Amino acid sequence: MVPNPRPTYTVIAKTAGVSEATVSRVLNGDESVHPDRAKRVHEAVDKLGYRKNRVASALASGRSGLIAVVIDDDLSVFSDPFWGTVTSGVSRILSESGIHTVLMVSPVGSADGGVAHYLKSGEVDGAIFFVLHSDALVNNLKKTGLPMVIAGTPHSSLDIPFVDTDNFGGAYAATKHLINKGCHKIGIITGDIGTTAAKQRLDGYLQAFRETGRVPAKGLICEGDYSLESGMENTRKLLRDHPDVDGIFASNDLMAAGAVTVLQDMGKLVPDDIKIVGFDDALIAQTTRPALTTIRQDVVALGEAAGRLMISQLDGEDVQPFITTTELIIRGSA
Amino acid sequence: MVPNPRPTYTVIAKTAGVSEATVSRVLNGDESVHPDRAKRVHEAVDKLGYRKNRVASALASGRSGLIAVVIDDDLSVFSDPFWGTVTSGVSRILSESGIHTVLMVSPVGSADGGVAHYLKSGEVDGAIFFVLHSDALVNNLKKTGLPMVIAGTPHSSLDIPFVDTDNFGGAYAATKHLINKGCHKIGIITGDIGTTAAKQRLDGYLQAFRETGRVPAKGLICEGDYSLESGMENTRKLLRDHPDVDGIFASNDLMAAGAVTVLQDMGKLVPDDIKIVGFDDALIAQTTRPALTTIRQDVVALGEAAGRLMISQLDGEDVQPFITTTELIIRGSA
DNA sequence: AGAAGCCGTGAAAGCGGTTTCGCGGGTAGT
DNA sequence: ACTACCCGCGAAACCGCTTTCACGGCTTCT
Repeated sequence: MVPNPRPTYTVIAKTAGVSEATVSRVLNGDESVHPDRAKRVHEAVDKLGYRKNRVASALASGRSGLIAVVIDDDLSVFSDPFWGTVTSGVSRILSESGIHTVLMVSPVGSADGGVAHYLKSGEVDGAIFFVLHSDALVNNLKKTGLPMVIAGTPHSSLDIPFVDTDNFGGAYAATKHLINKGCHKIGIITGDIGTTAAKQRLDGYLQAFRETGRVPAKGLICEGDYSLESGMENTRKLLRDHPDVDGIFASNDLMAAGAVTVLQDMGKLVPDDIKIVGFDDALIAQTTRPALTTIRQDVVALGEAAGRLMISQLDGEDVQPFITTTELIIRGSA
Repeated sequence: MVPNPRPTYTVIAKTAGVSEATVSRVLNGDESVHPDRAKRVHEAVDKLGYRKNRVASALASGRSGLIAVVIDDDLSVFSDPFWGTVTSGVSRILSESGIHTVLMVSPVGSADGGVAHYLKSGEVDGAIFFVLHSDALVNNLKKTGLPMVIAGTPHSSLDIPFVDTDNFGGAYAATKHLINKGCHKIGIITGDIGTTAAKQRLDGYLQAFRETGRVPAKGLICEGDYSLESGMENTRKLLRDHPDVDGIFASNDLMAAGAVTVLQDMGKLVPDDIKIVGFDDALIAQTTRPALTTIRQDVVALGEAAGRLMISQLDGEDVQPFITTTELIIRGSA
């Protein structure tokens, strides 16, 4: 059926008049081949439209040209545009180096299990983790020497490169903004406190708070879980416990949106009665009325950084954690 | 370093006392092996913790166990939670069959180019396409016999299996709902008319409209592009041209949300003055005030269907296009 | 009873690259 | 001039699994 099956080294070698070994050297950038011969090989490659069989190459060399993006969770996480964006950033950077992205969406509870086996199987050259709920797997994998990058700050201080948003700084800026706007009693609705990001945002809030010389009253810190419902619920709770709250920092925009709707249903004016700052600068920040003042994070940069860190590791370079900066976006809510 | 390098067929064969060929047969489910021997092989596999090297397997068999998910666009599309959800649905179904998902986010303009080459290279066993802007690539690829699935109705009537939402039916139901609610002058804000989904939704609207015996006045049909801004802009235009509009069907929730905010900014009451219906039942449908009446599509099912269609093809079965049903979700906006 | 099929199995030839090893020739050291 | 190296290059082994081929032993048909 296929008129012209893909050529192999045998053919290239023959038409270039060299050995297959030389073809391999040329195609892998071995400098030691005489320029003339290299040229002949390149000509043959062009002429025959040769493309290397990556599978064969992977088998022989042990390098697959594939890196895994592991999302430690279920469907819901990936439906979050945040991770979609990060992933495409990763994918784009990697593909520039001829590396493809294998997607694995699965709870990665234990250090064993399917994903772990796969990663250990040598079928991928590295792994990038999103939304790690536990460090068990990466800790275990570290021993295998598999290059890894973690998106988000790890729980324990692993010696594994990671990329993250400046959660602390962003939360600090958000809280500071509320203070500057004259808020005196500022509540926070945290994210899922099992995540390091949520903790860091809480810390940023606390830091800004402390600098005012006060300590956050009990009950001003509400533990949410990043969902719309938790934003609404915690806002109600906050106002019940502290009717005089005049500012709320929500750890993401979704909860901030929840806060806005609840407050409006209660007859409170945003931002006149209560000011609200969110985090993410998600799309929803623009559709609430008033639109949300929020902390923008550079999601694409985050993904690209993760990709670059991986590439660097594959190249055997030393890598440093990478923290992207945040930006305060002022809209109507504060 | 590694104390126990992964065992190979050689080892399994030896400890099971059979030939490597038999090991291969057992591990690939060849029925013709005597049960006793098969049992011995399985025992050896368990005992040694053997896991097949997929790369070697791929090279020898020509089947890589990888399928590509190709998103014909740039970052922005993937930040849409819609595609993230579809992708994870695909990924989950495929992984149940031991197949992994390779993600490719890239404009697939021509029938040539990097993606095309990769797909032709035999490195993947199949390809699933999202957001196809043109049928050129798939048409070209069809000749190679590569199993393909298209998410979304293709532009031309290709003989390639696809999965899609019942866009027509959903739009029809949405428009019908507006009519039933007593709307007389109903506008539509379409999606990017370069996509078949947008066209089908427009058709559904037109059909419902026609059944009333009227024809949509010129200017009631506004061409949007699924973005928040286009929703806002077209709403303004709609009201400028037809101040007496009393219903709007927006082809997605984002534009519907834009419509709601614009109308409110203009001092119009939703749903009292103007009723609005969206499409998708995205998260944003719940966060607008009033919440959006919309057409829910089963996005996860769509992804899973795409995955299943692919599996079926790999198994050599005949496959039929798959259309998921929609559901009218009534909330406050209409 | 002999020819013809079948069946389960192992030996071995790939799949298409990569990499080690060693050879011949040229350069350098003494 | 002779030994010691270095360099570019080809032969061949090898990566780990799949698949063809053929063989010995049985059953079945004539």
